[in-house]
Amino acid sequence: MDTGLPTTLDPEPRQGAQAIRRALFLLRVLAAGGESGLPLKEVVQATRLSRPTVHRIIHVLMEEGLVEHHERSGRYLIGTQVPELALARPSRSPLLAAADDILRETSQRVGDTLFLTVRTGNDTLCVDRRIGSYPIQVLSIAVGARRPLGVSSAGIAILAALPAQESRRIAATNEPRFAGYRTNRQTVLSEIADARRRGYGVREVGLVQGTKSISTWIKTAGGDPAAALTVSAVRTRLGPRREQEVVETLLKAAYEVEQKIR
Amino acid sequence: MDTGLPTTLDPEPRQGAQAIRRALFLLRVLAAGGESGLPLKEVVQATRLSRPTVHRIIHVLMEEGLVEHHERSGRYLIGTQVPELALARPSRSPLLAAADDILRETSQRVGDTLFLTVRTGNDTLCVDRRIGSYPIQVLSIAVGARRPLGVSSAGIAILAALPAQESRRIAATNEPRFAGYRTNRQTVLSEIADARRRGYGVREVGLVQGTKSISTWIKTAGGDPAAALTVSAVRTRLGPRREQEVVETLLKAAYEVEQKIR
DNA sequence: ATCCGGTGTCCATAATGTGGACAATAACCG
DNA sequence: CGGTTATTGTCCACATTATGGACACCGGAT
Repeated sequence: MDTGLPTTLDPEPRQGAQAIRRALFLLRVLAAGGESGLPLKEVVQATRLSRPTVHRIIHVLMEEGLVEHHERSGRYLIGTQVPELALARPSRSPLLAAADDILRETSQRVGDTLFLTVRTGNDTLCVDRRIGSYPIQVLSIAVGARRPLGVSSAGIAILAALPAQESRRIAATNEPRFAGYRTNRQTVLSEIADARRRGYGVREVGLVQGTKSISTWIKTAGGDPAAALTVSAVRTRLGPRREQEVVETLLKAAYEVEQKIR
Repeated sequence: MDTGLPTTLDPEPRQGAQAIRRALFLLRVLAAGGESGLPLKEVVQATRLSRPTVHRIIHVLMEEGLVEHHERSGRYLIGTQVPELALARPSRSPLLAAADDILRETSQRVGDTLFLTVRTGNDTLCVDRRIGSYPIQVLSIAVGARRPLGVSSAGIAILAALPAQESRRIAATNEPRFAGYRTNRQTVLSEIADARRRGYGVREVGLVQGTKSISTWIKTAGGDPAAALTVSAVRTRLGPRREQEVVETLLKAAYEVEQKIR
């Protein structure tokens, strides 16, 4: 049992900015709300901050234009300032560039929808999507979709590729947000363990009813997970037999991307 | 004399978030640094905060991934998290959509480079650019370019379209940043006055040597300036005679955009 | 060796941000 | 309708947090 002391390298200290960190965390939670946003209550829950604090911070962010308040629904959402700030970084990420061709090929070969998902803080973020040729496609997850690490197969894959200690930490941090996705810390941890054993992540019961997803991870030269590559399809299309085929294709594609980004 | 009570509508107070506001201001200053970023020193100057404060905030923003530190140059710049947050707002702004066709037509008619610039906080932000047919084009200003309101003709136009009180306030706020653009508050104020009289903004000595710019403003239904429409060209191409022609075209285009966004 | 401009760090102190408690508002219902 | 509940908004005494003056470091110029 340790007493809560300096762990390894850079245990991310640097204090004197509680408020700023909270505000940014709030922004990320709101980002998860996407275009439709979230009611205050949900932000409070996901955040574990007191309601007055959340309220105050959100309103400051509103005055600053980073958050907007939808009158009719009373929901809060990411404001226009954010994309404006983003214009300062016009260049495309190396990952997206590297993955472009490979995604195209792989999606053709597989026939089902392919997703490229990165980790951002304690969330997963879908950054690219390719639609396959098969007539039934899982389209419910859009580019920009963001969810807590652990609730999607991509999240499981990324957590599995992280050091055990960190994945546990993240699972604990995200715990309050799991409820909204009908899962919990126990399940997540065992899914991660399964994924480590198998070499890829699976979610039999996808976020969308009747779908199934398979994810492999892509690591950087340094060994950190850079992204996950996911195939989603209606469950019946991913029986044990085809699961093996798809996994092989995914692993190969992931490997190719890894080579390209080094 | 009142005792400090509800004034009019929203006098924008809401306190209890100094640190957050400072952090956001910092982000905007960094955004102005674009892809190459800024050294700490310049951020401190533009910001008028103490160096330790800037340092601390920037480093927290780094830990949070909103800011990056370029090793070689030591400069700080907007990090990858920002575009990631922006994905939560995939929809294109109504302004951009409305202006699209009009920009295309106008740019063909005029032949010189056309810019669409919005106000964001105390800055101008170039959100669209169309290159004309004339062989010499002013291309130095890219989409995403951001500068303090007041240093470009677009900024002058937008300030001219604001209530006098607010434009004065902004000119005062931005004063510390003017030095870097070889202008000052006096000049800016008189340029605004000229623009109000004439009905459009001009900068004889553009940010780029030997260029000249003319800007008209676009107002929302509420009367607030929504954007500026700018033509930039080598100075010799915008003599008094042609200035009149271009202004007429711009005013017409601005009017059409105004109609579309209501 | 010394200076110098810039960057990074420390810590006593005051001002800032916090959250419990209360108020307003809206929606639902017997 | 008055009553009940669920959610959002506001207030303010207080302690925690963020502040900035002072000091340390680092690399390059002289």
